Amino acid sequence: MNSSEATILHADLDAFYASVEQLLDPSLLGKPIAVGGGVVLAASYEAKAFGVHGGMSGRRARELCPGLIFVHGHFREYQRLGDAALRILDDYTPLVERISIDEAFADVAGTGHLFGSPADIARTIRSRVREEIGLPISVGVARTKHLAKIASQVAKPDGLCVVDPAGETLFLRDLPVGLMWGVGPATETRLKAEGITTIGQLGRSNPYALRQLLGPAAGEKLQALAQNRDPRTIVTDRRARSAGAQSALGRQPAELRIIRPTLRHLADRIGSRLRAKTLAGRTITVRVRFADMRSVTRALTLGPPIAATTTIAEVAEDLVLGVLADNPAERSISLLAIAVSQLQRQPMLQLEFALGFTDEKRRPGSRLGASRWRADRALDHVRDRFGWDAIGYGAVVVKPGHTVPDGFRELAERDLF
DNA sequence: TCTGGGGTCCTAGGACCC
DNA sequence: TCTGGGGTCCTAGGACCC
Repeated sequence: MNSSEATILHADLDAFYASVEQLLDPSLLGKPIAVGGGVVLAASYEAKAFGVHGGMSGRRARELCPGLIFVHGHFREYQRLGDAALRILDDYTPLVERISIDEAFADVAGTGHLFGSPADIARTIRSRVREEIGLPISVGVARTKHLAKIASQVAKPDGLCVVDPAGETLFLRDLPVGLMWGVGPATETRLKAEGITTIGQLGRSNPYALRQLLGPAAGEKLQALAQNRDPRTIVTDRRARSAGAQSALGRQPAELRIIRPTLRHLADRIGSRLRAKTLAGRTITVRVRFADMRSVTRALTLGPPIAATTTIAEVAEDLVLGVLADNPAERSISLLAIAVSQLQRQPMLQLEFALGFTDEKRRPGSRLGASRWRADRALDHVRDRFGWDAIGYGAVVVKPGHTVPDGFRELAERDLF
């Protein structure tokens, strides 16, 4: 459980990608900018004031904000500067939990005699990130992760918000439920239908009705947070439970000539990441999104874990063909996705052995595992030396301009270990 | 608000076992 | 052959987060 002192910090870099661009090119300071082109990946505060936000199409963003300046992303710089900024937290405590490229929690309990109060530490961190890195960062300080996270949101932009333990109930009472971790558009709408719009109201609402409305787990969890009961502590080593890749296709006919190379490319992305970490997974899940945006998923769990590109691609293809067979009216698709889960550590020797698995139903007596593994390894080595694009499983048929830069994909990948 | 990419967790129903 | 009840695993879909 948490102590009675406010020692949790939540540090959150402000409008991160956009701020980095303004740092790299000071002539952009104070101007509405958007990172990206066809799709807005991030917007500066000046652009957000016009309603521009991430995920929005470039055309829509330009409509909302005629003077909007589009800039290409400097993805290497995002990773480097995000790491550098959040590494400053390590100077004050070993208890740091990195949430994403631009966000982290830290618990500074027991370090007061060295660095001052948690609020002092937060102020120091903010000025150091500003001076040493050149970026604005907001920090929330509170007794729990939930309070600290909300506090940093309240502090934005470029501010500090300290929640005194004695004032927690008052602090939460009138804030909108949408500020809470776990309340998205769907939950917010459902709560609003019951007349619940503030965190205080959520805390006081009937627990049974709430469980009925949101399901037992979400109901209990959200009410606990609203009543300021947050048992979570800092987790310093998070490991991924799945690895996936997806590709938006615009609008393509649901034909093998489109599907096969796309799946091959996705399987290759996932497989190379898994192999680099000596991981393999037992469950393969595919998602097919049709042109009307309706999507269908299908999964298969195998006996042994797999990591070979070709094996992942073949299983995925079988699953996708199954989806299409069950939806004969759908003639075109707009997205394909593969995810591999039930990950297990798979040392190389064992991996080669395990990949000799035979899938009785599909390919009786198949013994391609070892040779596939060797082929993948050769590919991985070439890429280590010459880069990812040096060699691979053929170009994918994607409408140019509709796709996202590879740098952004890599950025979105969570460290598998 | 017309849609990018990578993740996490929860739910409900079915299969299967004891 | 009917029946109860619990546990575990799997699948499909949904909501949410950055």
